[in-house]
Amino acid sequence: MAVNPPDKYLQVAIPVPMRQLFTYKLPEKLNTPSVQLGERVIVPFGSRQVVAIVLAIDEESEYEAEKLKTVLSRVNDNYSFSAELLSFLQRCADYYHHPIGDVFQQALPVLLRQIKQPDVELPQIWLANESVSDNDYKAIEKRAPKQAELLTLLKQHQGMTWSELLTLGFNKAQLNALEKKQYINAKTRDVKVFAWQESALQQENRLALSAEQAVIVSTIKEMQRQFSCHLIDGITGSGKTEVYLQAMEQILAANKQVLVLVPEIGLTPQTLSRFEQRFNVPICLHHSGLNDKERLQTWLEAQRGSAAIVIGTRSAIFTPLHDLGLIIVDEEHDASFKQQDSFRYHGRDIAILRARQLNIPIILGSATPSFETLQNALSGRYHYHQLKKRAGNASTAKISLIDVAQQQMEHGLSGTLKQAIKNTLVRGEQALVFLNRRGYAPAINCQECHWIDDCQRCDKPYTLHQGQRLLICHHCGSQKRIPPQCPSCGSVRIKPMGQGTEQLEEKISALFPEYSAVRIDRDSTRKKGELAKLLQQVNDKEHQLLIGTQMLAKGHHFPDVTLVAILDVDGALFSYDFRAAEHMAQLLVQVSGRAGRASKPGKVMVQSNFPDHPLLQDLINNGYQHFAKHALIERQQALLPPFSFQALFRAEANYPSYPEKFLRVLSEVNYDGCQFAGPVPAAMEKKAGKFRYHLILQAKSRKQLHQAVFQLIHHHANNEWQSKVRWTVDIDPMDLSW
DNA sequence: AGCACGCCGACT
DNA sequence: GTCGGCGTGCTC
Repeated sequence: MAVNPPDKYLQVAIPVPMRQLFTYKLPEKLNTPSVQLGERVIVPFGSRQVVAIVLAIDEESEYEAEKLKTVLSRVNDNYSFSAELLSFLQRCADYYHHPIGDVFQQALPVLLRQIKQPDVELPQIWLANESVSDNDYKAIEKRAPKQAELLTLLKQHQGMTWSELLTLGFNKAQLNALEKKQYINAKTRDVKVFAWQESALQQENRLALSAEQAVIVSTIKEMQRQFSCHLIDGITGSGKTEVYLQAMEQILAANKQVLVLVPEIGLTPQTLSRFEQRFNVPICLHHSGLNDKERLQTWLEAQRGSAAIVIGTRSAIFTPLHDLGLIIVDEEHDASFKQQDSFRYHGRDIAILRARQLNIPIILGSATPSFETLQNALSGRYHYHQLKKRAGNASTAKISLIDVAQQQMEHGLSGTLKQAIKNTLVRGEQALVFLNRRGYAPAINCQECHWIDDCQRCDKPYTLHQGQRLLICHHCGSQKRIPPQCPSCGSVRIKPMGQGTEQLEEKISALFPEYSAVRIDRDSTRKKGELAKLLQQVNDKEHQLLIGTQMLAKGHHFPDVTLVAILDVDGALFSYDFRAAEHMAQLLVQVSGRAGRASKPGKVMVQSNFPDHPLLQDLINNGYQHFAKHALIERQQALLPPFSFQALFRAEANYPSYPEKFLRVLSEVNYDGCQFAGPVPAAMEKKAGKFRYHLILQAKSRKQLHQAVFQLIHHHANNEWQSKVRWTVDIDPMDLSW
């Protein structure tokens, strides 16, 4: 009689915020073919069923066998995590001390997290018909230029998906029209590993490299089969993208894939467009503008190896590329690479981790490198490449300061600035005005008793949104109507206080009635495609005045904008956030790169009450590099990052005393080489009805920080207050204000 | 994070 | 008399 082989035991990661694995019995009949690490299984968990990821397969378990539940089923698709991705995600979880199940959950496309498995179809691509002639083309060129453009694009490529075409600004109508005329047709993309061909490079669009650029490309080429981290520090227009493209060319020609991370969805169209012009290879996108199906498609094409290039935002770092040969992180200084909730990873930092693990090169590019990256480059940990020349003799916009203390102000604009805007408009050029405060006014108050309408959940003033006739709390999102009279004294004289972009737009329109103004901020671009539409209108010169928040500083170039005004920069000079000045400098420099062109150089004017402030003076007179090096010396003297490393413990509860007491217990233990700061009330002590405290742990070495955090989580967080608070750890915190 | 269990206030 | 508010505790 045959003896049944014993059951196996699986240790799995489950999507709950718990720092542990769970063990399940695997019945023998489920083990053919044998279960592999990285596979997904469905298990009972509490009263529900969840998708879990197999991280260990054991012959026996420490846990009592009777108490263990049994695996219900296996997910029989081919989309398990590879060994490479498993160890990468494990290292991410370790580095951030974040619950492993949640890390895996975030790395998995939504559709693969569900118990019900999706129907997967092969991606559909559009191709130009072989038979399309020049005459056909001429027939539509005049009457339908956009269709002609689309046709040209498709003729140059071996098939493009609808989401690519949409990202490049085409619409369904244009596609349908071409299909109807039988100029193009759709087919499914083959499931085959991408292979380089001569025709994949569009040689005619390739630019000659400057000496500076050529050195970088060849250095990366020499190191293409080993880990190396390259910072390309180059001003706008200095040709970073061309360096990326030529470095990519070498990797693609070796039949390896390239992963490109961009800070936000808004930058994908221009990146995609540059890449499409150069390479006739399958390119897949991964960002929040895509639906779940499209994102799964990118994931699968990357895994199969049919995608040659993946372009995406932060979370694209988790795509399971089949044979990744190079990672590029564009605008590496951008704050949006750091996830600001639950799993607080930094896309750039873990990209470096992944490159190191795969033994491949990684390129970080920026005109204004983050201090962390710059320090690593200066100290020789990274290869430091500078691009100092701007292509085509273009000059950078000049920054000047306006001392507002000396001037009569009107709606936040000084006389000097008003005159400058007027001169710009009269010349037929465009002006851009930055104000980093959306809404109509940041508060409303009673003219008689000075009562201010505060959000009860956050103890902060409501922002007035005049267009919607609403008060909105920018911290918790709560909304309410504008009160007709003061609840404190009964007066009806309730007025807006201060100015936001909505009001600025109104006032500027009134000041320059003969010109058209447009506002670009989160409120005016909420609708899908609205941002692209407004940007197009600006480039078509339908508007002469642009008003907006930081959103405008990212990526988009405005060749006819020759004046950029920054209304209020002073907040950054006296902030308790030690990174405020760094971010202000990055904003100023990025903005100055947005404006003008070779023939019409731009000008940047900054209003300040403290024009003599050494930080401003240094930045304006000596440039970002000089400013950054000096600021780094100050950071070193104060022992702040990047010369020390931080972990931020956050705790919140419905009662004010609990978070403080919980963190107090944590702070009462000594760790080698570590210091605590706090617990202190968070900059916003009360938010959405919860009371919040912070505790910062700082160490000179990463190792010591890591060990202390581990001890704290596993031994001290387990104190009497734990169940009364919600707490989280943030490694390398970027925003200390929440 | 879910989800169940459990103990007190305003309603069919 | 119940529905449901969210505090507390548990999940292999």
